Amino acid sequence: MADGPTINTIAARAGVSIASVSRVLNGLPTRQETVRKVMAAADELGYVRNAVARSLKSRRTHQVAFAMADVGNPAYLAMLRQIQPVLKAAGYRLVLHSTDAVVADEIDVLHGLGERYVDGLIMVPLRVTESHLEMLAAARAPVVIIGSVPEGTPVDNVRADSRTGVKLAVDHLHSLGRRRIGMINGPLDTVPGAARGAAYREALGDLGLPYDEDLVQIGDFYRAEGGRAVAELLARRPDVDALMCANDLIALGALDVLRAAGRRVPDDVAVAGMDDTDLAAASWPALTSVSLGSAERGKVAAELLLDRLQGGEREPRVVTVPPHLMVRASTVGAEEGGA
Amino acid sequence: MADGPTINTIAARAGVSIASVSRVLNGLPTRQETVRKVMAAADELGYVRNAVARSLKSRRTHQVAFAMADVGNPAYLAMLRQIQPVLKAAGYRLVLHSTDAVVADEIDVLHGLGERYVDGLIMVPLRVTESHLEMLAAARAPVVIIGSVPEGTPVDNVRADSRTGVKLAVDHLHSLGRRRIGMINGPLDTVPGAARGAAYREALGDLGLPYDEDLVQIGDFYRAEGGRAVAELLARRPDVDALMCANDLIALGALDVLRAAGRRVPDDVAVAGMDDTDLAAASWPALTSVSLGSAERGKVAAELLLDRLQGGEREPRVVTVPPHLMVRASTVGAEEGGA
DNA sequence: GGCCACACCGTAAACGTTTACAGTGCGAGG
DNA sequence: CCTCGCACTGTAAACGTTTACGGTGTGGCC
Repeated sequence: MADGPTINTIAARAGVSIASVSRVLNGLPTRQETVRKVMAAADELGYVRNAVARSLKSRRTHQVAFAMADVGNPAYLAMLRQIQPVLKAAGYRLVLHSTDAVVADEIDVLHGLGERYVDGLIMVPLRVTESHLEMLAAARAPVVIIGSVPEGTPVDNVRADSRTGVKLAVDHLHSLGRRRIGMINGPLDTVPGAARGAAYREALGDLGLPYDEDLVQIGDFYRAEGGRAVAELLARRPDVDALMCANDLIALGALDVLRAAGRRVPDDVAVAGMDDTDLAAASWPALTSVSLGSAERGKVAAELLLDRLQGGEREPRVVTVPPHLMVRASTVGAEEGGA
Repeated sequence: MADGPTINTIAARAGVSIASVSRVLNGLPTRQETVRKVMAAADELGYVRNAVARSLKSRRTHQVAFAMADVGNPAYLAMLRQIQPVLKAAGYRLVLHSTDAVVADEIDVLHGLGERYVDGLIMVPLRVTESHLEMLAAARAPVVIIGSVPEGTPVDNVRADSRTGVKLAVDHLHSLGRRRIGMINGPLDTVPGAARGAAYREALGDLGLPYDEDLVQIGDFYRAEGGRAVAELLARRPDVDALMCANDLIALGALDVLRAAGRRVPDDVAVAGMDDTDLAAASWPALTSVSLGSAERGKVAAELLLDRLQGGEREPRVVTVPPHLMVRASTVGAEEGGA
């Protein structure tokens, strides 16, 4: 692992100046003979351009960061899978930040933009605090936020419409004749938790159903915790006939607990999840789930960022990706829901 | 987004030299008064160290790359989830490369090491070609390969023991009384495909069962393709009573097709997968699966790389992570296999 | 009072590029 | 034969740091 060749090494071997070497390597007009000598020297030495020095001079790293709470979460994974190829095609590398849902870590990432190790950032914040907004206003590189950010924040913004999404699912459950529709939500001080909780209440209102606090249980966005929340709700309201779960993991937890409690799904209790992850199709019964277009949002975010990186200044944009409902067996049963 | 402050800006404002600024920022011994002035200036200006310039001088980027075929694959995802926190704790950023199982892309990544944009690389190659070995021998940064690499290749190597893994599963199926154990494999020119195919044959031999080509079907490592392969095998050998699938996705495809064909799992056909991904626990019936310790391998790989980054030269190491069998309903039924 | 040691600081070089600018040599045109 | 323009090339500065080295001022000691 001896020190690799630099343009100096090449210049010496080819008997030309480093400027000429650089010109050849960058395809600038040069005499044929010189091109030949430089190329030969570079080949023999196995030269590779030093990306760091390049970045220092050009002020471009050709790297983009993607920050979210947890790569393990299928919704984020779906975004990542779309972001990656878009960036790659444009010649950008992807730096991954898992913040473990720690707000301080998210702030760190924003602060880190000042270090200029990336040209831009795509972030999915779990909560948007004052600190976030301050850092965003002062950000030293283009940022795209997936999630909602107040009007006037100087960043591109890709939103899901979870309000409509929840409504789609609740309407669906209602149309199946369910009237005691419970909700299992994540923490209310998270962006999705708050939005989905409010949307549930609103959807009930639109249908003329009463909002009953006993039918709502807060847990966390994970399977085991979701299951626990369902168990509590079942104990309190054994007559519940449908469950609107704030994400698929919670819904899987619900299926676990309902099965253990001997309740049939969907006959006794219909279950709907959100995010339409791979798990929804893999579970049994397959899970009816609201797709909030995670993949689509990732793609749009990457494109917005690239546009800004390549195009320069422009007004911040807000794009809202519409939700749609994937109906499967957990609400309509095996025949109609398919395998 | 005006040009941010540099140590020059700070030096000017604090009335000291850039050397002093640098010393203060790096905590080198300095007079209290100077420290105060520099800190004050840095704070007022909102200074953040430029990582690129730093890297150029220090020849350290504090970045590590992780390259695999597809982030969407749960086995790679499991590795990623372990690698990420280990690197983060050590102050390294993670650069993600999805090679889409294209060999040329893998070579590109290895070649890219010469650009020195990362301090090291963890790679999961799908195939190990001559080109791979050449590039590995010439690699300009430490590399850890997850998968098997020939003796003498100058890189750390973390292996799964799929031979023992397949044997665990086949023995399990045999112990349940199954005797016509089919295998659904991925392409034989991939490392896992070849290893798992050979292990299957060997495991049968150990049990005194004949190797029957009709019971083997090659497809690809994905759900739909796996399903198609199972359909073909079923058509040829309707009497098959167990399926050893080369990964969980194939096994899910098998469950789809068996259900559609009206075969009960595990009563008529027992199904075992490999990799023990999240999907295995989510499916119905829950999938018996061989864990090859993906998470563990990721963790070990990250630790080996860090050790080399921090410790310097040493002999290449080979670590083999033992497999274990997760028994679930797809082989033993709901009662014993649990939910 | 002179000298030395020491603590602190500033100057400048270096990391590996890109690029503005100036220099060279050549052929063509007067 | 001189001059000019042109094509090409080389010198050097710059990107923002870190750090070796030498310089300065202070205090202590003889």
